[in-house]
Amino acid sequence: MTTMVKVAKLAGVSISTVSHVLNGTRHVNDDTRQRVLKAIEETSYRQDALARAMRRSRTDSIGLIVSDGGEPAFAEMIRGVEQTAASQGITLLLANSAEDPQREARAVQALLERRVDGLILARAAGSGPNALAEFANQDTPLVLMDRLSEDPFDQVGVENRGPIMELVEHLVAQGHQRILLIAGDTRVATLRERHEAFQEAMTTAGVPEADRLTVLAAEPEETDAGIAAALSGTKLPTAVIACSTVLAAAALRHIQKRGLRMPEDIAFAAFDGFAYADLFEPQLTTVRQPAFQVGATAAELLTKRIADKSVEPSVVRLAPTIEYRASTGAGPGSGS
Amino acid sequence: MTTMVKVAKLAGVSISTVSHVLNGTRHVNDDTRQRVLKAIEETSYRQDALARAMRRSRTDSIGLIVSDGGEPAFAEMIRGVEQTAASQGITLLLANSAEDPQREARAVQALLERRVDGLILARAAGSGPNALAEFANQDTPLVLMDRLSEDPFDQVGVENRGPIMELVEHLVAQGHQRILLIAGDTRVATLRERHEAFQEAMTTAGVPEADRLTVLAAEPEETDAGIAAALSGTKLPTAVIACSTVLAAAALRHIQKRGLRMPEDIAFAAFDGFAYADLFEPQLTTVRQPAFQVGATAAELLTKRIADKSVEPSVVRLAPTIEYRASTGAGPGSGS
DNA sequence: CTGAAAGCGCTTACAG
DNA sequence: CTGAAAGCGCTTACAG
Repeated sequence: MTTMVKVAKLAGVSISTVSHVLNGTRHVNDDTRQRVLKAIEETSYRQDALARAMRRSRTDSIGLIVSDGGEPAFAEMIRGVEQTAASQGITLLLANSAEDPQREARAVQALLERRVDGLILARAAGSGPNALAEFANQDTPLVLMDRLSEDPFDQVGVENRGPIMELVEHLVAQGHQRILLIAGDTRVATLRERHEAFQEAMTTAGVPEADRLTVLAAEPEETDAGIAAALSGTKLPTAVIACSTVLAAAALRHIQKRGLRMPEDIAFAAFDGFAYADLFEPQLTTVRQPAFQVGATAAELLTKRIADKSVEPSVVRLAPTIEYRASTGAGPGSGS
Repeated sequence: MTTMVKVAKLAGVSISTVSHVLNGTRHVNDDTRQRVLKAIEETSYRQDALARAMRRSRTDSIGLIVSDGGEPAFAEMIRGVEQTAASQGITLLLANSAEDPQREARAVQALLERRVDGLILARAAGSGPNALAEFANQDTPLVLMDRLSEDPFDQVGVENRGPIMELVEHLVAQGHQRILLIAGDTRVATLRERHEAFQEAMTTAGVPEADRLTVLAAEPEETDAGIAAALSGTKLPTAVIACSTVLAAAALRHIQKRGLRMPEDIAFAAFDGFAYADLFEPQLTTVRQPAFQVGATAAELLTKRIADKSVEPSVVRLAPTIEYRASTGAGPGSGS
């Protein structure tokens, strides 16, 4: 590999000058600069980011740990982070915890060893508070993404309560009382918030406790069994709200299996639905998250904090939009 | 930050010994080792991967550049690469070219500057051969993913010809002659291969030229217009094959808009369909790619080559599976 | 069994 | 306007 020494020799200057030409950090005579540039060209020299990072103690890279890279919403967030980072000359190191706190912890270590300038974390479902404790006593900035907490870090996610409340009102206004909320693993902050909002909204709407149906379970199998049970009794719910794409898919499979028609037999809405939700028959009412924007904002918060560690942490909640469609009785195309 | 010097002082040994304890690179007396371990614990020392990488000239990191992180298939490939890399203690640097050759070129440079041990590349649509020329004269290994070429590199993708031919035979056997292939941008190797296979299969099946309909176009808008035109004439195709998720979505929208029923009015099949294709009504015949496996294999080929650069490049084609469903007349659940 | 020292490829005061 | 030299935090022959 070509190093600065070779370039410097060829150009007849010191490596200091090469470095300064490269980084524009001090004035260099025009003819000297030309010689250096020519030497760089001829040797096809490429700067060594490692050595540079070590000297500057700054890597111009950030780490991102997602809990499930397979979910479309996370895939979009990853894109948002990557694009924003790339536009600032920052490289992205990506890790996937697959909802496993141990893998999450290992990923955090690996990224810190790599001296990322900062870290964006969408926490795994079972990740305890100690995972974050590490960052309190340390100067690598941390931004929490999607799954927020009470801890004093920069955070960005979506508004979960509002859309659920609006959805419940919408359903109740149409005469629904017996509504099933599928929330799955409420250790996940987003799902917990959606569940809480559901209970509150149902109370506000005056729906009796007995009609507030929920499926809460940490394991996918349990959740699936819960949905099956909820959809097979004699007193079926008249409406279903699924709190994530995976949960919506599970619910729809059971609805299909039981031969229930939407919305005639059962109304259906999902938080963060499907990539091409408009192609479903009937079209599904969906709470659409600005996932790309969540990722982009996370990257922005992080680079801001890297630039200035003294500012107060800020918590950003982006607003999803509800797209009302036929599955809850609204005609297709009557979106909010 | 704690460095080895601090640990060595506290343990009363040299930094050599600390290094050897950390890496297990030579025997260290048990009590000495204990002292070192204790000092590491007390100082909460963390190895600096940068300094280590610089000394060893090996970063234990690989780069991945995808052409469209938003497509579900790529999201899966990313997961496959990440998981395989992580299991070997290798960190993933991710970049997204967004089908832009310039961004791709910048990403390649950024990753090489970071001295990744190797690179996995799913090329952007318009990426010329010069993008690869760089790697021929250089010792950073390159693996081509998904979008393959004739160049002498390790490559992994899926078998594109077989499934398309099978699909055409299937349709022709059902009496279809006038079949529309939506292939979009055939600068993309996968789409080009699918288009070629279509033409061949139609020839083999004895379908007259006039009934072989295609939509080929570099720009999404053109493609969309092409689909609209193909579906609005007086002589409509009786079957449609879409060559990617995005193209399938565009086609389905036009089919819906025209009020065509599947499969009665028009049969429909897609290469690499939708995440939850089983939830569509009617259920869609889909060529399902082993995308995660493609990513995992790419990472494996790369680490093998990093370990031994002398072996001959290998080209791996993984086999997709065709899931026949109602949209081509097969009853749901009668998958291949 | 362990230590002293060179060196990976840069940046950046310091000096002229 | 430019150069000589220290040092970022490690690994690894070399020596004992």
